[in-house]
Amino acid sequence: MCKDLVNIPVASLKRIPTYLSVFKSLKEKGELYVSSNIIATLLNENASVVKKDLSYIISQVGKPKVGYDINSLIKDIEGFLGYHKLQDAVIVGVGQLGAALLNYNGFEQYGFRIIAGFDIDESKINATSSQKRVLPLEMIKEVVSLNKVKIGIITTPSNTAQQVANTLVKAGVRAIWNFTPSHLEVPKNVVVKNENLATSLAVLSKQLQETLKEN
Amino acid sequence: MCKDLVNIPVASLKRIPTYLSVFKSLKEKGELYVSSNIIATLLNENASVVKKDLSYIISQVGKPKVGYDINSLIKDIEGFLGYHKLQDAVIVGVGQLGAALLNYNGFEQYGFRIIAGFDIDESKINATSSQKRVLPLEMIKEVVSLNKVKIGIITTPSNTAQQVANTLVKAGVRAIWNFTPSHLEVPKNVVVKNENLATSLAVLSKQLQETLKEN
DNA sequence: TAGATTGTTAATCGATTAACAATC
DNA sequence: TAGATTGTTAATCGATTAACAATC
Repeated sequence: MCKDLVNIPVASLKRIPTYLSVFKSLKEKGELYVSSNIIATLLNENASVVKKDLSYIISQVGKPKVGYDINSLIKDIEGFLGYHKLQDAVIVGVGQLGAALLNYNGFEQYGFRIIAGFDIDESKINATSSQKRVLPLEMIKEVVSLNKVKIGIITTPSNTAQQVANTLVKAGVRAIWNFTPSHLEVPKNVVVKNENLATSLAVLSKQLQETLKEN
Repeated sequence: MCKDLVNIPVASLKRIPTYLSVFKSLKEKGELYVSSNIIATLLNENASVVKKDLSYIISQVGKPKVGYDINSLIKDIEGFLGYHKLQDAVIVGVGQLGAALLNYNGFEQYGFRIIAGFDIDESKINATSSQKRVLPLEMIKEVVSLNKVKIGIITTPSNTAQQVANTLVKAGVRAIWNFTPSHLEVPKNVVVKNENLATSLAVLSKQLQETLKEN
């Protein structure tokens, strides 16, 4: 079977960026090779899962008794995740969180660039505080289709999220990064990634309660 | 077996906040009862998983032919997630993201309040732009132990995250919400929730690539 | 009553873990 | 060579889904 046709499971995919950061810090320390066992120990994981995860993306096999070539691993992961070719995105809703994401330039290292923000609030449009353009909602269609933008980020209040999603999809967006707690209804060929802070908090505080009970 | 002793699986726990937002919007529409089937349809899930999830938290059983009492569900979930008793938290690293989280008051509806921020940068300390106090790093120990703070949020640059985590844990924090891409090493009785935007982006852009390929 | 819906059990599915021959 | 580590297969585990008797 052709390797490209085997899809990596989401569970594995989620671990890949973590591996990258470990490999980079090992490289900084001057290491040239790393074994699945060391990776697993550093990340509190199982060596089998590491070996399987890496098998999805490596271009050269690991060496028995030596491990994997760190430089090669880094190159493979960056290529796999597309960190070298910048993808354009837009963000809708330039409130506190939206403005922080809009003006955060760290995304470029993840192959990802926010080219403009949109807001309904006149006072935020072209506000001097932000280095990037903030435009009125009416211009979403134009900017997205003109620049062939495929990724939209939603940081509006929850009750307008669905409407914004509809607008983005109509304009040609195919992936939505949703920071509102709303569930979004989208066509089958559009992907949604929910970044639900309420969910994270629920998990964190439940686990906190449990650990406090134990000790 | 006593219900309280059966731990809810993390997969279920993650869905609970989503149910809550659906129930609230159904309530606003004037609905009194909802069936597992309707919930499942609204959230693109399976009715069995809904019934099982709810069974972990409901105080009164659903009625055959009618469904679950929405008001009761809302009360149960809010109680289960502890949305009524405010937990104090501190945040370390008041950059763009940190400042946005620090001054975001929406967390209080999730039973969660950030009482102070800490930063190494003198210019950010007690900056007028923020409504909440920003203090120097040296005061972490004092503020955390004095207020018995159990939750710490880390929004520093990646390379200081481990050090900050150590400081927080030493001061008495038992749960860490980590917004840096670094893997944190903590004692067994401390829980960590990673909010890794690089991971989310990786998942989103891979799925985008796949959906673009198909169509 | 008939039929819709619950709560729960059994079957299925997929991911994780363990085991081991192949390799250097 | 002996032993460490790979890549992969088999066993285990847990979560999801389907099925169905009990209920109103």
